[in-house]
Amino acid sequence: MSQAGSSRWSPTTEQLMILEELYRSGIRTPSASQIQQITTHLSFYGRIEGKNVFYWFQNHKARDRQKLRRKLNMQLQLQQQLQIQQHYQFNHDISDHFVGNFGFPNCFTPKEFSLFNSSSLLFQGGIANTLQRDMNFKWGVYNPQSLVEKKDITFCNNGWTLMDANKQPSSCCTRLLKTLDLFPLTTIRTKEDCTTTHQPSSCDM
Amino acid sequence: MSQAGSSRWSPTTEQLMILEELYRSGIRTPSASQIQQITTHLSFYGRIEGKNVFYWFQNHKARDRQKLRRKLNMQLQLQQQLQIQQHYQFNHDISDHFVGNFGFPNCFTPKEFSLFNSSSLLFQGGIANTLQRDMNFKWGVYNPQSLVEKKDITFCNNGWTLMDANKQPSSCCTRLLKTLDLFPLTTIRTKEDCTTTHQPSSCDM
DNA sequence: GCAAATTAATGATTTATTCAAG
DNA sequence: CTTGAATAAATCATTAATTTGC
Repeated sequence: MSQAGSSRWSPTTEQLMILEELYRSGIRTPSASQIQQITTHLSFYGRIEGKNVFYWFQNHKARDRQKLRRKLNMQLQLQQQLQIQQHYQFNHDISDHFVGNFGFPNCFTPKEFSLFNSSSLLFQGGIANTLQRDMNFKWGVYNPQSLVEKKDITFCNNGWTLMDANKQPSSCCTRLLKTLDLFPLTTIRTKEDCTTTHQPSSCDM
Repeated sequence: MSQAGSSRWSPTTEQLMILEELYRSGIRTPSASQIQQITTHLSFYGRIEGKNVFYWFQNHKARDRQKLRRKLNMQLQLQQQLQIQQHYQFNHDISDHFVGNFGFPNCFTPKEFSLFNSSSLLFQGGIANTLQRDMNFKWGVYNPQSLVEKKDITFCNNGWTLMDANKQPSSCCTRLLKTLDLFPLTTIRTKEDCTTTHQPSSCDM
């Protein structure tokens, strides 16, 4: 089932290569017209829709950030653990040479020292997370193109549409759906705050 | 400036009333066709676009949840403080009648007890927040209608479009933009992880 | 009363999280 | 496990309420 009745798009190798190339070249949040162009171009290599392109960039950007974040976290942790080990080693060396704590009443023994630092490690981890979170707000790579054109995208009559000159897009498909009576004449008040809950579903993983 | 050159939509009283009525009647995440109908209907009462309707429901739902959340938190805190006060009163009463701590070495005096519990309150607050956050993941109210129809919305050629029968929407506006060379013939590798930062640019509109 | 200054609401975007196909 | 798809949360940005000093 390469293309047939698959429920979700899966990019061909060519498409993926091009998308990645575009990503590397700096595109992060393509504008509607960019998406249009990319889609048109990529449709040469297989079935593809604009929303696929849209989602691809969104996910790729997010997962890139995520990856970098994890890498930084990992480095930080390793760095801190190394520091602790060095401190520990230092104290251990000292206690090897000098039995006791030099007579100072508040001086830690190596074991206590280690414990003390592992909790401070947690604390520092918290700070690191916060910092990193703030960094996120600056990581976003904005495409000036998209900034300018964002306002031109609008979700009108038939869905999201590019509004170029004609502010009112031609309604090329105005069939009325019978699915729901959106504007009933009578006002049916249900339970004020609707609580239709999400089916839990076997949440494995 | 009721309608003139304002950069963002502000709903008329009529529009707001209708939107709230629809919300009360259970609509939370309207499908593309629902949005289309609502927009058409509301455009009778003033300028409005589909995306306004889309965002309105999104925001309204989110802020409803938020409100409920805060209410629950408030109740929980009050409940806990009441509990603590009761405990405190209990200990106070006891210490009124029985001076000392019954000879038990680890028994708190009323003041200590109060301090102890105020820190445990903080701790419990933390737990409450976590629980509440997890609860959020189940609070989502899903509109079965939208679930079915979501797949029909797609961001294609001219932006988001409803895909009904014609899988390839008629390209009614395929002008090529000169703004960016999306597919350069030469492969310019920048810095692997591109950090094209946001052009400040006088982003007025 | 009535603007300038603050603050609260809320429209619009972006980012994070989750679900689920393959 | 990876990743396309979708939703929820967080955030930004502008407008409306409200306050304040005159």
